Formats: sequence, structure tokens, C-alpha cells
Amino acid sequence: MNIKQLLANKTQDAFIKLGLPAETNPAVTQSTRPEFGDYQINGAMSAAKQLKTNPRQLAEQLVALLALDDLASKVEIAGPGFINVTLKPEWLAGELAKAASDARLGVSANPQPQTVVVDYSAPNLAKEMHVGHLRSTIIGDAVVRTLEFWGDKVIRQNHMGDWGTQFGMLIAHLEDKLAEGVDLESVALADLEDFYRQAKKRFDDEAGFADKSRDYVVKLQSGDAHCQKLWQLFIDTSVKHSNEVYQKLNVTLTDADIKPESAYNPMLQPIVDQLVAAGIAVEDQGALVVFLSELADKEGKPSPFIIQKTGGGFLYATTDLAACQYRSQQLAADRIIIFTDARQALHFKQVELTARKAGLLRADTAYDHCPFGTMMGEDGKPFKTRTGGTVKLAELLEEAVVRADAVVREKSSELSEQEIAEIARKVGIGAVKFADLSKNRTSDYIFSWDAMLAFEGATAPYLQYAYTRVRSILRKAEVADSFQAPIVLTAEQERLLAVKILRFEETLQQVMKDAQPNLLCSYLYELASLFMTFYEACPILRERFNRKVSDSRLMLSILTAKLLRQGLDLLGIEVMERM
RNA sequence: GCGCCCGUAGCUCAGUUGGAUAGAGCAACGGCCUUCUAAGCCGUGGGUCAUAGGUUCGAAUCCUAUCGGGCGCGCCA
Repeated sequence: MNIKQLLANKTQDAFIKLGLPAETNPAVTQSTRPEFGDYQINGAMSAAKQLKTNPRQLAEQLVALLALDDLASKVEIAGPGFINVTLKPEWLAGELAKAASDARLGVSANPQPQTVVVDYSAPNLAKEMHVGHLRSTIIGDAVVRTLEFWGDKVIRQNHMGDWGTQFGMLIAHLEDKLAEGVDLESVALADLEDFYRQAKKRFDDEAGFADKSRDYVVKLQSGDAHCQKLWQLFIDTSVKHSNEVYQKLNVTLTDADIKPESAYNPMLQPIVDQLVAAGIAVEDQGALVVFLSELADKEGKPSPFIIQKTGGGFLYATTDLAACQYRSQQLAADRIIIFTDARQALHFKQVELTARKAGLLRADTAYDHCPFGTMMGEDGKPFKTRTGGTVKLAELLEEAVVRADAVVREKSSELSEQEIAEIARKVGIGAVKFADLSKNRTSDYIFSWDAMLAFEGATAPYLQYAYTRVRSILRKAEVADSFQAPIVLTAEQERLLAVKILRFEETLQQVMKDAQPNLLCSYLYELASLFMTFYEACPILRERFNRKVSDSRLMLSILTAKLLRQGLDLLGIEVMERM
């Protein structure tokens, strides 16, 4: 059930009857204030301008045509032409009953499943994942889960950079270590981060080492067996490390989703040739460049986009063009979603423009680069730790679990050691994920250790706690999830909870359209909050003598529990029966 | 220099295609546990939506300028 869509459709039909064009915006929104009902239809005002009539008069005609008597208890025209709709408790109850007996919790079937390629996470190989990787990884995963729940065909792609200069450097350093007789597994690759730093230092400081590194890149890319073997060692170690983090984070990425840039290698030269043949790319200062007039500056100077280096080397521009072709043509994607930080915005604009010109992207493939801001420290400046490094993701997650463990012990007394450990894990990880997922402005965001690990207020533990409260009641009432009883909404707290329950689909649509899981976070927080209010105001078990009221409230509780569990699952956050 | 993103309560953030009196959480203050889990609930205070113009029935939202912050701009990814 999508109430907003329902009202929008009805309004659109009415507009057509009034002689307005079909695309006139009905402007249906959730009401901004309780006294304005549940939904407001704002389209009459701008439509009146088009028809050059009085907006209030048009609103009246609209209300008559809408015929909302079966679902609304009150339809009011207010101010310059707002139409405020208050939904009827009986109608809400009917919709709740449908949702209660539905495995999809009332979310309608996907009428037109799409193929969506989602590119996210993309850790740097040979470097440990740090907090900067959190956003792409968990936002991407939440969007992926939501699309799959809706019924789209999702292809995850973990686009790992694994082919460039840095690998030559690592292999050169490893060769020297091996020559010294160092044991490969236990020493050289045990701490990749440290190993990378050593290699980088030599690359910057040591005479001859940089050239040696470049030679190794050439050897590697031309298929030298020994180099490839060493290269594979780095890949395996890195992948193993990311998998551990993914598992801790409850992220759905697996080895099967890895799409390294090296995989596009055979496609690169043909694409460059094609661009040159089509006159899209031209030679300039020894490199092959695409000049994009669409991105020209004030003086009309087009934006340059290098697709092949002097000397024939390829860049990530070339790889991303190949990715466009692969995804749009071979995978037949209807939509491509890429989650990276905002610094790459220009790059992806250039990729899309070039790919469209060259026909690498089909016209009906949407290309959505979904950027997010740079991570800042608590001082508002670009984030660094005291020692100038980055916070390792694994470290943050461990700390989260330790802190959660302390809180669980303090708050709960009747839990076994095993339960405490499991709850601490779910609460700690959940808190970190929710803290990040709940904000999604494109602006820069501030990394705060304490904010990440807060367990009070609008946090994952609040939602998990709400869930355990509902579950506790359901256990005591001894009702199953399949329990059915008539729903009667009398108290305002019940009605508000009911409306919120029926807004799940609306929320999911918005999350998928804008690739913004923070909307689902707010929805779930509001749902839990309304449940808490309902819980305090409307006794459920203590009302057992009044069976009808009690049963109806149990129905609301069951629906809330199911939605919390489902919604949190879409965010990749786990729930528990007690805490 | 040019371009992109951003500026909302003391702090962290919401604010759906322009809508009515701009909302949460944290922090502060005051209530609520012999009663379904107090990681909770109820209440109070807190705002020139950076600034100045403009567009219109109506602007935090759209346009222009200024100030402030972040980022990006030919052979890294």
C-alpha cells in the first residue's frame, strides 16, 4: 500500500477531468502538522494558476471529484487552497489487516523489475579498510537490499583497484624481502598496512626504487607469470581482510561480487580505438584526450578527459568507460548506481558524457553517481588521527562491541554470557552502522568516535530496544506472528502508529529513487518512537479483560515488530529477542 | 583563476517535486519505575535557516551577488 501514490493518482484523474494536462503535479505530501491531517494535496494552487481560476474554488471542485469518502474521515480546504486529508480509522484498519497477512508487509508487487548494477565498497587493495570506506560499503549494501526486497534484479560489483602503479611498488618491495629470506605468509603479508608504508617510503625516498616499480607494472600487465603470482598473493590477502570486515559489518558482499579493474583489461584498447575512430578522442600533448564542451568553463574552454597516457598506458577513466559498456550492454543494466565520495563527481560526469557519446551506455540505462562528502574530524578539518593516520574500520568495530558489552552488562541482569556476547555484537555494530546510515547529506560529515558509539536517542539500540519490548509482550501474550484479530483504532496513539505502519512502501520508494537509506532510518526511528508512545499510553496485556481492545493492540504490536525487523534488515542491522 | 558541493538550535543532523506557526537527537532544566524491559516516557527553554537583493499567492528550498568552509580542475585512483 502506497497511500501517497493512491492520492496522487486520484488527484491526477481529477485534474484530467478538469481539463488539465496529465502531467500536472498533484503535489501530494505527508502533512506537516497534525492539525492538517495525514496527507495534504497542494496541487490545486499551481493548477489554478494554469487555469487562471480561483484556487479555493478549484480545490472545492477537486474535492468533489476525488470522492475520498471511503478512506477519509475528513477532507478540508484550508488557506489559499490546501486540501487536508485525514484518514478514516476503519479504512486504516482494513489496510493494516491486509498488511498483517502479507509476507511483504503490505508492500505491493514490483510491476516492472529492473536490472540494477550497484558499484560499492571498493576498498584499496593492499591497504586495510578504514573508516572512510564505511559510507560506500554500508549505504550501498542498504540500497542493494532494498532494491532486492522490492524485487529488482541486483548485480553487486565491488570495483577493486588492483592494477596500477602501487602494485609494482609492492611487488618490488616483496621481491627484496623474499631475497632476504623472509617468510612470505607470516611476515611480509601479515600486516599489509605496514608493508604498504614500507614500500611507499622506499618509492618516495630510495633512488632507483621507483623505476624498478614501474618495470614491475609493465611486467605484470604484460602477463609475467612470476609477477602475477606475487600479485595474486596481495589480492588474496586483501580480499581475505575485506571479507572479515564485511562479515563483522553484516554486509552482503562476497568474492563473487569482486570486479577488479584488471578484469576490464582486454576491453581497454578496443574502446580507445573506437573513440578515436569516432573522432571523440583526439591526440593532445602525446595523450589521447576527450574534450567535453558540455563541461566548458566561462571562456568556452572544454574540459579534458584523458583516456590514454603518453606511452600507451590506461587510466581509471578508461576502466570506467569499459565498465559502462560491460554493464549497459552485457549485463543489460537498466540502471547503474555508483557510491563514491564527492571528489570523484567530475570524473563520473566525464565518464557518462563520453560513454553516451560513444554509445557505450545504452540510452535507456540510467547512470547515477551517488556521492557523499569528505570525512572531517571533530575540529571541522579533514579527518586524521592524532598520529596523522586513519582509524581502521576493524578497530572501530571492535571498540563498538566492547563498549556495547559494558552497557549490556550494566542494564541487563538475567542474561547468559553467550547472550551478552551476541547482544553486544549486534548493538555495537548496529550503532556504528545506524550512525552513518542515518545521515546522508552530500555535504562533508564529521567523524566522531563518541557519536558513532552512542546507545541513546536516535540510534540503532533504540530501535533494537523497541523491538525487544514488542517481542516481550508477544511472548507473554503467547501469540504467534500469524495471530489474527480485528483491528479497531480508537486512541490517537493507535491511529498515528497505524498511519506510520502504512507508510513503509512510500519510504522504500524514496530510498530507492534517491539512493538514500537515511530516509529509512528516520522512518524506523519514527515508527519505534510512535510505538513507544503507544506502549506507554495504551495498555496491552493489562487490558486482557477487554479482549477486543487487547487483541487489536496485539495486532498493531505484531505489525510493528515485523516492520522493525524487516526495515532493520534492509539496513543490515540485526535484532534480538531480548536485551 | 575556473568549476562542483555545502552553510538550519550550544553540538550532531532532518526538512520529500517551492507550501501553512522550520523539526528530531545530544547537552541543560522539571516530572515519571510496588503496574507489559527507565537503552524508555511526558514536559520546559533554546532559531535573523551565513548575509543582501530578486522571482510569486507562498522561499530554508529557485535565481543573482557577497562572506565563510570543503573538494576538484592532462597523463594517480
